[in-house]
Amino acid sequence: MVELTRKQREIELRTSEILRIARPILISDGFRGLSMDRLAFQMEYAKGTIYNHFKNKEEIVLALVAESMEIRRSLFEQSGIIQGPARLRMMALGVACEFYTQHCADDFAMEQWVRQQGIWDKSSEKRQNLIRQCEEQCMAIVAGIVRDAVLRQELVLPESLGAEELVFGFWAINYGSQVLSHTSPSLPSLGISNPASVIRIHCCTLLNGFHWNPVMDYARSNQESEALAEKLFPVFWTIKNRNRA
Amino acid sequence: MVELTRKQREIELRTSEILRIARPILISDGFRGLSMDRLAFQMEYAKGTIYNHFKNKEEIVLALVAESMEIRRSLFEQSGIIQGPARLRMMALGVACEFYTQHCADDFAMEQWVRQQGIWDKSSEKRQNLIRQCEEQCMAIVAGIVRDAVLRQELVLPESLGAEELVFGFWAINYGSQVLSHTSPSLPSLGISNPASVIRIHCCTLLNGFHWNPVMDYARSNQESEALAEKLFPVFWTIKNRNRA
DNA sequence: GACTATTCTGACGCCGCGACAACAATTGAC
DNA sequence: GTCAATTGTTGTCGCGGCGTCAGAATAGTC
Repeated sequence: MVELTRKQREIELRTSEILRIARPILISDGFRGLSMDRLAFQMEYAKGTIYNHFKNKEEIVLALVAESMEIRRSLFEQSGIIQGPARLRMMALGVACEFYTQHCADDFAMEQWVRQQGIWDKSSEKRQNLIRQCEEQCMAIVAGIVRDAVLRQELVLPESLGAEELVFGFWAINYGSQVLSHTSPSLPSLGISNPASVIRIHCCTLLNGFHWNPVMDYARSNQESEALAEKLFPVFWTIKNRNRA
Repeated sequence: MVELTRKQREIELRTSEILRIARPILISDGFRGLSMDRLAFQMEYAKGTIYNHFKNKEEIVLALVAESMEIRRSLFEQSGIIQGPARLRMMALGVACEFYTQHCADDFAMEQWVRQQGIWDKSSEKRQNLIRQCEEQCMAIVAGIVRDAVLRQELVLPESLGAEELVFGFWAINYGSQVLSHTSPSLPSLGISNPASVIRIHCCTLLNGFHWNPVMDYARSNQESEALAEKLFPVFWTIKNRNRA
């Protein structure tokens, strides 16, 4: 079963070809804009063939989301292994999030689809698990950093707050701000010019609030983030390009 | 034009009747589950009549969202006028958010619809503005508290962080955590048992991180939140029931 | 080259949105 | 009270999209 026939390889290739065609449609025209007829037409295959690869439209979306989350996971992984205090690694994750939302904006948009009622539910358990797993792995990377910080005695977790629960806060603030800045009708008119830098400040404040050493002022924090960005971005680009041939 | 004919009143009444019927369908079966035929059937009116009230399905959703956001706005308003230090008022808003997500869970779910691509865009500018306005009013209430804290010298804003930008952080963490805890596949399995209390801790940490006086430890913060809840919940229930006859 | 298994095809059934022409009710003028 | 004119209501129709399936085509096997 290791050896695949030419035909089987062809089919496997086509699966990713479908996704390659579907992604930009979904990004620009939304779920309703992605019609199976249109997709089949652009693929120059019959609709039935598409249905041999994905049992419905929702499955295609979930497959695309899985691809995007895979990129995020890689970015996180790379951020998690840099040298230095745990707090710096935590900030590196922040930089990774910034990179992801800015330079993989489409992927970030894709990730949102999965939270839509009626897309998740109509997909197969197999694909759901793939995504759940990826999310858990991301979580594990961040929680690992927190636990390491505790071990290194750079951080004391408050009574009644597990490592994962601390992560949850960061996840929430990053996720929340990114969704809001992408979908809120009128952020600029509210006086928020540059959401990314605002979030940097909030994350720094939160870390300071937990007395996570080394405690930093905003100038220092920003400086370190810039240094991390310079160091990590080349790696990030490689990852991004690896996943987008 | 102030005086409405009986017929006109009847029609106006029917508009809210449509929304009353549509909400539970949308909540339980999603946007795709809400069909105009079904809605018309349950209303015991012809489909065309529904279209006299709303020019398309998306408009119905936006109208429902506006209703829900109105409740949120009222809750915020009530939280913003309590006596005491600004920080307490800020915490009262947190309590309001908790109440909203817990006891107006459907409304919270409704609010998410508006961020969906293809729903916002297909609605009339008039309804869009209604929602934008409500969002801005909520924002204004919170920003007002921040500004008051600065005036009272209970808080010093960091260089390069406007009041609205501080608000944005809180908005993000609250919004983010609530969305995540409602839609993330497997939060409990990740070790987050009670998202609400976790968020209380993070908000408290954030406020402490900004040195917003009176600085509080988690025990005190929790105690104050409980006291606020006890004080505000009766008012909140009134608001909720007022909007749901 | 014949025969089987697998893959591909596109027409079809069904459903839902939104339009619209025909029809009913209400209003206002006299 | 009668009769337009206006306003409101109806439900059928066209269009387009999803997912299916019987049959055509192709690949694989001996």
